[in-house]
Amino acid sequence: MGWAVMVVWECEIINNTDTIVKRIKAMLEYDKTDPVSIEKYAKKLVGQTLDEAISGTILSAMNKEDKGTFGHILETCYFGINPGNSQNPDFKEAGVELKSTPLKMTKKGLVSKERLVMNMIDYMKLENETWETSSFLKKNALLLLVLYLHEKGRKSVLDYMIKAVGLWKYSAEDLKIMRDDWLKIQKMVKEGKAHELSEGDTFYLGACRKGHKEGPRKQPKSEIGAKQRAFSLKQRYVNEMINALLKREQSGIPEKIVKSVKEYSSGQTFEDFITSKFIPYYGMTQEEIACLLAIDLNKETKNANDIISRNILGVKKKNIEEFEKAGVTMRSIVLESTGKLIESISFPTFEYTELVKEKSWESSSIKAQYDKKFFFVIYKRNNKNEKVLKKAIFWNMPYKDLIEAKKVWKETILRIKADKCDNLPKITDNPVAHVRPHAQNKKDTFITPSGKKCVKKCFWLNAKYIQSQLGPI
DNA sequence: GCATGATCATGC
DNA sequence: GCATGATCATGC
Repeated sequence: MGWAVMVVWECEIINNTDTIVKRIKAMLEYDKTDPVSIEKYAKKLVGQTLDEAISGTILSAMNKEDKGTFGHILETCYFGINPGNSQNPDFKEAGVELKSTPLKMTKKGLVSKERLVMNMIDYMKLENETWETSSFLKKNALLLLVLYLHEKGRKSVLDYMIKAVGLWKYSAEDLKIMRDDWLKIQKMVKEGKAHELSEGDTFYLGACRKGHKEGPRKQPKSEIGAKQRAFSLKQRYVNEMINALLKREQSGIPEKIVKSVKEYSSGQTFEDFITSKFIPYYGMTQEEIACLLAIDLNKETKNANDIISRNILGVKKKNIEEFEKAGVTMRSIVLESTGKLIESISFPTFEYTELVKEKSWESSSIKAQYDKKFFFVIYKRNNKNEKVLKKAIFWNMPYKDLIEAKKVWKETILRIKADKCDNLPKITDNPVAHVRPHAQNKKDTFITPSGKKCVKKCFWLNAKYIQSQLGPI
């Protein structure tokens, strides 16, 4: 009943039973002795603001402008812990220290807004510590990072969007550098030079100023008072952590469509199952589907096709496990109101210099692409120009058509070698495939074997050919 | 109407 | 900054 007592402590912040019930519930949702369980629970924060995450807990008693408030609210209201100023990690049994830190948006993407301040340096104690038993490592060996986007317009920390969450364990290589940093700081303190410490002394681990009101602190071997400092992870290092974490977040583990085999009805194959998900929406416009699935599709949304397909499949992530494993490529196809397909289907651009090196069709990059199974989500425009879902089908290229496509590949290589990058197989040259530009603009080029610049191009499957493969719509 | 070239929007 | 999926623009 330890937490019952704690709940009482928090009464100044949390003052209704509803909230207390939520708090207790939160604490039962994870195992606070297990880092993995803590991380799993913490991951639910991603994509939410703190306000949403704690579902409207009353916090009026708190001064939201206080520094460190984000972390405090997170600890008390989301995790239901109250570690205070302990020398132990916040989740003591799991050895996990909770660290939240703001990000800012720059042209290069998300970066750390500031260094990550860790535990205070006690100069007198530091003198006699070793790195392995240091107060720094004791508290900060395993971090749970909660990264949120700091936006100027947002008034309250409750409104910041949480972008990424994850456990952080330093690599052995990092630890070596951090150890050297730590020893350097310790050495200066031992020599009575604590007042000369500066952040420029070290690489990953810094001794940053912390607290301005508090007076100078005592240091060994010197009568001079030293400014109060804390260990910190430098901004550059924090940026590395952020990159790694955001990458983990995005690529992450692919998401499954079928969560359990129980979802299949008897005799149903995977193909049947996927297709059956789309059937209820046949005949509906994208707007109608969006409405049914409660998707916010405004008219400016350009990736509506993709969003709708994903929602029908019930996946949020970019990577769909089954499709990845099976090499399925999901593509949307939009027919004109007349039923005609205008647009050909593009593939990744090739580098002229790489393409000419390809030894055989079998090992070529484009053959691997053509060989995949395709999942076509087919729309037809109605007389109001709205896209109406007609059908969703799996398709793969028949062998005889691959042979045609091979000719295009072969001819393309021959022409590149003959320095004719501007004259590659046209749509009229072959019934199945052709080559055409695919670039940002005409300045977006690759170098040709002869050293010229030529706009980026790729193989395309002819619209007419694809249409012939779709069957009646 | 179609071939061909060009570029856009988005997300990584 | 660029790959990717998608779509637009132009001229014959």
